[in-house]
Amino acid sequence: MEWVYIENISEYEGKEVEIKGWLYNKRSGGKLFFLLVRDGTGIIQAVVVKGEVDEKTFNLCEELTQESSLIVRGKINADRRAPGGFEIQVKEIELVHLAKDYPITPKPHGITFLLDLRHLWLRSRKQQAILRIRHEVIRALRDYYDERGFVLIDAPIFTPSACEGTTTLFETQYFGTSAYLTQSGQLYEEAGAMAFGKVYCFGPTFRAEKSKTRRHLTEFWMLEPEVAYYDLDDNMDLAEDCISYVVQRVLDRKKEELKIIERDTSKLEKVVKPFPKISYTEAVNILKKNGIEFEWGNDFGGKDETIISNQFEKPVFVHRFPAAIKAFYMKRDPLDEKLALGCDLLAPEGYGEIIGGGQREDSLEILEKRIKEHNLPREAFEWYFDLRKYGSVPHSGFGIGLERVVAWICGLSHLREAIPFPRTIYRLSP
RNA sequence: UGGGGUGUAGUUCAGUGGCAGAACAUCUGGCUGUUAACCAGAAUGUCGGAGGUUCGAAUCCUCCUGCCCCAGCCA
Repeated sequence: MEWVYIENISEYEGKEVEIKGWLYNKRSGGKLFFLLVRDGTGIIQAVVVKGEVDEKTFNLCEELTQESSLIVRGKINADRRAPGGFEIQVKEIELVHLAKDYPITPKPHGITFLLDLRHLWLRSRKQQAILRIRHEVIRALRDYYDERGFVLIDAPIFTPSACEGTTTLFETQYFGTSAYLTQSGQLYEEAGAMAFGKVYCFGPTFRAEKSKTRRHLTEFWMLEPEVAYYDLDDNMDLAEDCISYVVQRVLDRKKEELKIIERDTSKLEKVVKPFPKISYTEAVNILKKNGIEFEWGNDFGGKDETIISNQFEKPVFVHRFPAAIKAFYMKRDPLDEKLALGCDLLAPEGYGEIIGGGQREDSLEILEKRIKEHNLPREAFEWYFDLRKYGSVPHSGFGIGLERVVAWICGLSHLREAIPFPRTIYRLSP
């Protein structure tokens, strides 16, 4: 008998097949059982009728517990009453392993309980839908850059010092000296862009900040493209093209999953380029118009970002920030020395910053000055200066926070469900 | 690091000074089309911990502790 996956079950109507999976839920009793069987690709209802199966199989149905692993053999029928439209008329069931007291019942649970059992929570329908969408976001991102001639140049995870010199790093021992877990691959991507023209990296990123909000993880994934000869406008064009591509691809390929998590997709359908682009100063005026007391020169808080993004149906770029609140490597606006050529992309619906980036400083003299101003150890940046010594060109790039994009597309209230095993300040397990 | 909230059965919660409760899960029995099935019955407790007030504390007080939410930092 052929072993098939539930996601392909419609191709097997009227045929006898074998499904290998786990018991998701069970209903009824007496002379009839409805078993909801999942195999990782979907859930199907298995119907067991006394007399149509041997006694051993029927008695087994009495014993079966939630998440027991089993192999079901029978005929696939279309039936309106079955969830999913198809069911399997059981001939025989083989028990693989009997689960005892599975802790996650098909009833509401608290977030602490579920996160402690994250290794089992992954089996639930909603978490599967979210993580499948995450997978599609990753595939879409990779396809996007791969199809446009970008070369994958992954940055190291162990770094000798801070990339940006601002945030708190995780320190670890490295053969008698200190090493730090990367907080950004950007400086390395700049080296890559000078070698390959268009590059990106995609890997885990670590921030030891003691953030305790729904928008932060200590370990998260970031994709960072970097392109030689790109200015700030080229950079924003690339970012908006990329984000609309990713969102439209998820809408196209993950309809079922979006339905399971009950996402209002009408809001995502509007996410097509071009996106609105406003300057920091214009953003400050929006805040003031909305009655917020905000001083030019400060950075936006979470609430400020929500007010700004709520003015638009699409993600919105905010560009040309005060240089004082941005990293040392950002190029200044030639029209106004106070401004840095940075750009953030704020997602709609209050999801905040999903992209941060900008044009990089390409002059050796200015960069040396900035390092000094920021009190950064010059030795650590010698190799970085080389990029400005040997054929320096204008260049730009940005970082996309994967979990923030996934949380936004899925409409999640917290980043921790957007990654298989979340790491936050108070959570290192499972 | 600040501000707020919370901790009671396996789980989700109710219980504001007088016998420790409900629902779901579990177990027993019933049901031939269930949709988080339903019906009847049973079992289930270090009320986060320590100390105090009281005839009597889950409940009031003090300290400790776990977790959740918000802010800051940022993707």
